[in-house]
Amino acid sequence: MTEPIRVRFAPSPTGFLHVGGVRTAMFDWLFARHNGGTFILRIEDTDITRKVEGAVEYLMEGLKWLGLDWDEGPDMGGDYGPYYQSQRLDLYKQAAERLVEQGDAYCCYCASERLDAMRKEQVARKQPPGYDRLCRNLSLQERAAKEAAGIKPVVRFKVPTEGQTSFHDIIYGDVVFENSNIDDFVMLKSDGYPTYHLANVVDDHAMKISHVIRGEEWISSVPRHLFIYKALGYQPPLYVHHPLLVGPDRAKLSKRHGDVSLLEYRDQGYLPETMFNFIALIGWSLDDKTELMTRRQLIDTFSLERIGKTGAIFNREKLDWMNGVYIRSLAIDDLTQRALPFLDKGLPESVKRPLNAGYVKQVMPLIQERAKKLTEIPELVKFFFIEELNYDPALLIAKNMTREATLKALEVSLQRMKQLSSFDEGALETLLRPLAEELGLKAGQLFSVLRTAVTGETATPPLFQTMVVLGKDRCLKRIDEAIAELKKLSS
RNA sequence: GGCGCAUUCGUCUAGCGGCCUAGGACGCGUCCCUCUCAAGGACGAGAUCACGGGUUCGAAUCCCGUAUGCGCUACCA
Repeated sequence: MTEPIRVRFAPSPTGFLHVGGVRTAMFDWLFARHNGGTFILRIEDTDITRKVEGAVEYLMEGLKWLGLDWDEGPDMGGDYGPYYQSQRLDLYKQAAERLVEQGDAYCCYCASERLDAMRKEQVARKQPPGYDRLCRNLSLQERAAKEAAGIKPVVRFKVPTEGQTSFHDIIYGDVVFENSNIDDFVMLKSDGYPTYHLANVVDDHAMKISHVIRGEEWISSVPRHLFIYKALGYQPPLYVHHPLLVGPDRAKLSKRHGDVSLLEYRDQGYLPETMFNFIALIGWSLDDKTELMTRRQLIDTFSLERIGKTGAIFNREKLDWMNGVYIRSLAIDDLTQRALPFLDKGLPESVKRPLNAGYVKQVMPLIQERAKKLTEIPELVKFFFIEELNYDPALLIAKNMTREATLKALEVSLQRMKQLSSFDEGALETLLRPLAEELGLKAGQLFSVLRTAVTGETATPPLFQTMVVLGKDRCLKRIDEAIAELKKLSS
């Protein structure tokens, strides 16, 4: 390998970073990092009608969240800048002019209304739609007349009408196209902005991009790019097209499928480690069984050749499982820090802020293996924080128990627990287990009654651990309240 | 319509001519553990490898055709 490896992620700033784009960026990044190459961020803002304010910042925020750092880009510069295409207009203009002078391109004055009508007719006649090359051989006089009329032209490439164009794709292999199926495409728009075809060729060459990694949707455009490379006398890069991420209907993933924005996943409580691992594994695999991989392992083992060829559906259930795995692997301090913002947002307003991080840290071990997403944590730990429990007292009565038996269980438990000198797990266990027997109950029945009394929930972390974190006073108070509520309940 | 690409359990995938009566994971079911919920463990159901022809002693793996799906077919990327 003589040429240094340089790859680029080139999104257009149209609003948000979706997981499909992220996957492309990850393949770029992993490939660059694996080979000690350079990862470049380039903003393809050549469509002024689709530009969205703040989109670039949003994009960068998403990449940073995943840990995809770039070596050259709009915010940090580099030797091949600027990295906004809108700031490179002269380059495209010069290239277009040169191609026109060479006779490889020409100005086209056709009105878009005419082109639309033409296409409609072609489709109606079941002809392949494409530009009819009306302006390809305009005489000097005709051109002058159009210019005089003030028509702003576009520049079209003069595509050869016969022959074939082929290229080798690292993932898809050899692909061949008939030139006769390709029309004279627009390179430079009438507003002076380039189309993707021109801009990507000019920039990839100027930025010395070695491998173009992008979605399969671009395969059909490669011949156009090759024509430009050839006409300009440039060496084309290596092509790596990867299959698309698709929705449940198997169509290319897009906004209408919902839940496609990377940062939404962050807000829904997924960890960046999860997203990184999971997205890398859609369409790429190391072998027949490795699934859980750290960023380091991914970098070390990544190769373009192991990217598959078929579009993949984003499997939410598996994502949830994987996120659970990562949550469980977190150190308690780490989990605490990550959970805090979600608790702040998700706990009832009645809970005093700021939250006590020390206390949060005490409850985290109890729910760590029960949360699949950070957003689920507030609901899981709510009873540790609120003052007034609010539940249906009928829930206190455990399976195969009467109201009276429940009442008695609560009252006796309260008395005995009051006498406990040390309120720890062991003490509770040695008190409560024999007590169940004494009351003629199964341990599960007693625990179930107490669980509801103390938490207001029927599914919680282990009872004794929960009680310890809650503290003796609060437990006794809640049992007392439960007794009162149960008494009010008519049997 | 034209051109291009793809096609292995519901989903993500392994497989690059014999190791495949097709392996793993998620999800699902049963059981174990167990104070509930999880987590964990065990077991199981689930794919005639889209279909039809070849090639070969032998094909999920190679070739051809068909079907289906997706992509492109803009002065969008």
